[in-house]
Amino acid sequence: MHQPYSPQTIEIAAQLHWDAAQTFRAEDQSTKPNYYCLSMFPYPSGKLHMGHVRNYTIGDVLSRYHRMKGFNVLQPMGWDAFGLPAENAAMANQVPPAAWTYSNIDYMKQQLKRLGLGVDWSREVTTCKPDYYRWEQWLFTRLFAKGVIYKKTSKVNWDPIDNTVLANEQVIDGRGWRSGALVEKRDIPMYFFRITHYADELLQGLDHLPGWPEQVKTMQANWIGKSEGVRFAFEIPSAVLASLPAPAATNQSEDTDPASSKQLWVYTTRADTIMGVTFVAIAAEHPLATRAAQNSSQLFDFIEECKQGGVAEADIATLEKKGMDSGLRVIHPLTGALVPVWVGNYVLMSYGDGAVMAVPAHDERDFAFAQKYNLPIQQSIALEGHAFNARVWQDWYASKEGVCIHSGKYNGLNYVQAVDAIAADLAAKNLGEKKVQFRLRDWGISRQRYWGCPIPIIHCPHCGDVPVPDAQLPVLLPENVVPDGAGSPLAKMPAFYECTCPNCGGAAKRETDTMDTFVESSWYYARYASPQCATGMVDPAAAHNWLPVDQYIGGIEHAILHLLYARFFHKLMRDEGVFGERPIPLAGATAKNADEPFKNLLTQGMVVAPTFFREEANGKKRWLNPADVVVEMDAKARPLGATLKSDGLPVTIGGTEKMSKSKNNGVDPQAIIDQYGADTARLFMMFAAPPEQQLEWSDAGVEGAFRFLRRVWNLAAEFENLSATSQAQALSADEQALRRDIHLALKQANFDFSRHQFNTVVSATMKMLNALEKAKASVQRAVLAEGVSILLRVLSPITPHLAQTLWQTHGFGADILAATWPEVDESALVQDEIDLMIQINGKLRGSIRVAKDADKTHIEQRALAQDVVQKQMAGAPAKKVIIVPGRLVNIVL
RNA sequence: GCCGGGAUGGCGGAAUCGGUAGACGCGCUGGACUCAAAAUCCAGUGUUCGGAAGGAUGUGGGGGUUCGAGUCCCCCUCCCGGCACCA
Repeated sequence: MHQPYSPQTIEIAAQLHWDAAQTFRAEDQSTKPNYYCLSMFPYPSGKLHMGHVRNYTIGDVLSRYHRMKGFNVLQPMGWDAFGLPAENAAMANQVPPAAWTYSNIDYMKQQLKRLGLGVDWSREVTTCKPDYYRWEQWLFTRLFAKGVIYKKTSKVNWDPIDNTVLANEQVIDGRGWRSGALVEKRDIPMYFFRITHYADELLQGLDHLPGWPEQVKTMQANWIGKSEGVRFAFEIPSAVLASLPAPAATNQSEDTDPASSKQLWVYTTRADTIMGVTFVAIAAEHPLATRAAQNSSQLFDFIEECKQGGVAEADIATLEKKGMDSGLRVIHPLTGALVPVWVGNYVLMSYGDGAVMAVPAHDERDFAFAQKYNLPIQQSIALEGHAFNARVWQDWYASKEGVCIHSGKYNGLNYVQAVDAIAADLAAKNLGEKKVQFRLRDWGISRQRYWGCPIPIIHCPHCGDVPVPDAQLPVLLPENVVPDGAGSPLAKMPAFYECTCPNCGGAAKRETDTMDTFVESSWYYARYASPQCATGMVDPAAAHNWLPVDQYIGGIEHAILHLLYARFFHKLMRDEGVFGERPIPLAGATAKNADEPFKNLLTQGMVVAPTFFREEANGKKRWLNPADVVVEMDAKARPLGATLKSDGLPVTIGGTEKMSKSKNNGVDPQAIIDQYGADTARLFMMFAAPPEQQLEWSDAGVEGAFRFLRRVWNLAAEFENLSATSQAQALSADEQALRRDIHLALKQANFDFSRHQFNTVVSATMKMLNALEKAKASVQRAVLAEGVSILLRVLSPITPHLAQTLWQTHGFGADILAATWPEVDESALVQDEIDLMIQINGKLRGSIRVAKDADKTHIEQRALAQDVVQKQMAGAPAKKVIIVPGRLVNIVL
């Protein structure tokens, strides 16, 4: 009588075994090649969610697979521990964010361990601890000294009731989430990373990342948004200037201050359409708009209206396009005509000069705007075979294929010629030049929040902004604070902000803003190389040992921001000498791009689940958890309806959406582990969908995964000590067939591991089990033992506990992680005869069995002789016969 | 609005280079075992016409290229991710 499959028992035992042997400790010195496998670290929100389980299972599968392939694997784990949710929880429960965060970390760490992750916990990193963030502050002071960090004003969401800055997430339908107040835009001073200075390198570096998904590289390239165009000026007539009030002083430190200018600068990628300009549109925050508004209460009101609402670009871009004539007129640089200046709510101050030339005839947005406000539409590009109609927009209007028309001396020039000629003429007048422009903006990192890394700056009335000297680092964040939702607590704590100037020794005030939490997550991958390093962000030798990360795994939602910031930080650290003198080579890339943190990237899809709800009396939806609902099916398993378990009454079936608190469709991974064990949870995650696709939760699928593991267990339990079987004797046909099935499935599994398509790896192991079960009664033990040992090894990265236990009990070895990865025996795959499909005009009509090396003449004869073929041909000869070796014969009639 | 991605049976998904569509699993149907149920095992299962043999049809929709299209090209619809202060 054998033991039944009991995941809780064997999983705990296997975990204790690996713990005791310190199996997952990564060696800094090793004769094996290194493999650094990194999953995006979690925010300690309270407990693991399915997205974590999926992410970390993928990482663990890759780690264990590489370990068995002979690599010295580093798989670390840590905590992205600063952030907004801790402050919200603090306010709700009156617990300091630090205490809440640390207790969450304790709990989630236990959960991660219970999943059986092969993590080197000796390298755990927690970003809210001073030994981590002190190095972030250290880098800040260096970058500040170099001018890579600078200060300027920037727009934020302002809640006028709570008197506080809101995150975009906290603005709901234009209102503050707690106060319900209409949100406004407000300018506040902030520190910025000059990421735009690295724009070109960040763009070009993408070409040296063959291990990144194309879609991520495309998104980053578009985000950086390099464009080649012309920046030029409309002069403001002196009479107009004289009518305006003097420009207000600003503290803009970037570029030339447009306010002081007598010119209105714009940027365009379509200089060839310059003769079609019928107005200029400027942002509501443009200094010229501000000045004009002082003469016009109407304009003032319009600008005030534009200040309403938040700063999120998605909201601004979907607003109804509105504008107002500023009354100002500027001079067209080439025609000398007076052009009206409009203020438009769709013009972004943060891009280019905050002003655009408007060519309604050749820009769709300008066209709509011109129609709405009855502004002239002047064609300046013609495309052969197309007629222009100023009433209806057509896509060709924006084409670059045409030539200039109604454009004076530029008539007949194509796009390139016209841009060149126009840029030259503007340059000759000193009113413009060709310019490369980026969409990317500098990264503002100041946050008016408590639970973040303090910005290491001291404000001295005499010396200005002084970086905190090394000896005074870290600037410690006090941990026993409960925020109240109205501004930053640090700004109300004299004990924190009162200080002396490191320069002159006079009384000074410490900066009370903290850093964007993206800053911590931009360099943690490097810290894992030497997590306790007390002399810098990372020990240069450790950095060279482990960096770049061989495989990075995380959600697709991080495709742009986090991944771009981390790439940027890698270059900042390099330029600061953090990695030492030598560059870190990125294997397979050119020397120039020895500068990327992540060699390979896998972006995992989301975990989604069905939603259920009931409409309440007040019209609101009450979302019900899938675990509390039963879905009824008809005989063909089509859903008929759903009822709530507790009362048996019907509920409405909603869509399938990302697991979230708001839709109450989250499934707690802990419940799955408790009921079925970690192996089942891991197996289901890997089997239900390929890693990059969305994964749909299914209780029945989990059940199926468990059943499969129990079948593996039961099969193995029918035999004892399979490893002790003697050499195989001459093989029967059944045994050859079994070996072929096993090695065919192994070949598929090996290929699918290499391309990270784990769902079909699982499918291959299922085929192995099916083949073994079918053959077990009729084959020699040696052949069976070979099959079982292959099955266990292929399964072991995915369901490590089960594989380890059976590996041990059958005497294959003490630890399956030390086993060699199985190799395909090509000789087992060979077949003497193959089936060829017969097609007529591309339609399947039958098949023939031929020798594997049959020649084409023979195959053609055999195919044409088939009854089906003869019937279809009806005596007429075939027009053509196409033979695809090993696959099919297509007869064209 | 802009950028990126996706759509294949009742469901999750497979099809590696343009060459047998639906592997593998779930569900469902029938059977075996059982006093019965659960569990397990066996068989079947895209749709449709047909007693069967066999035929037609079928990868979101419309067009195209090709001997041959889930796969390539053009147009469209719907769904999802991101949009700089959620992480």
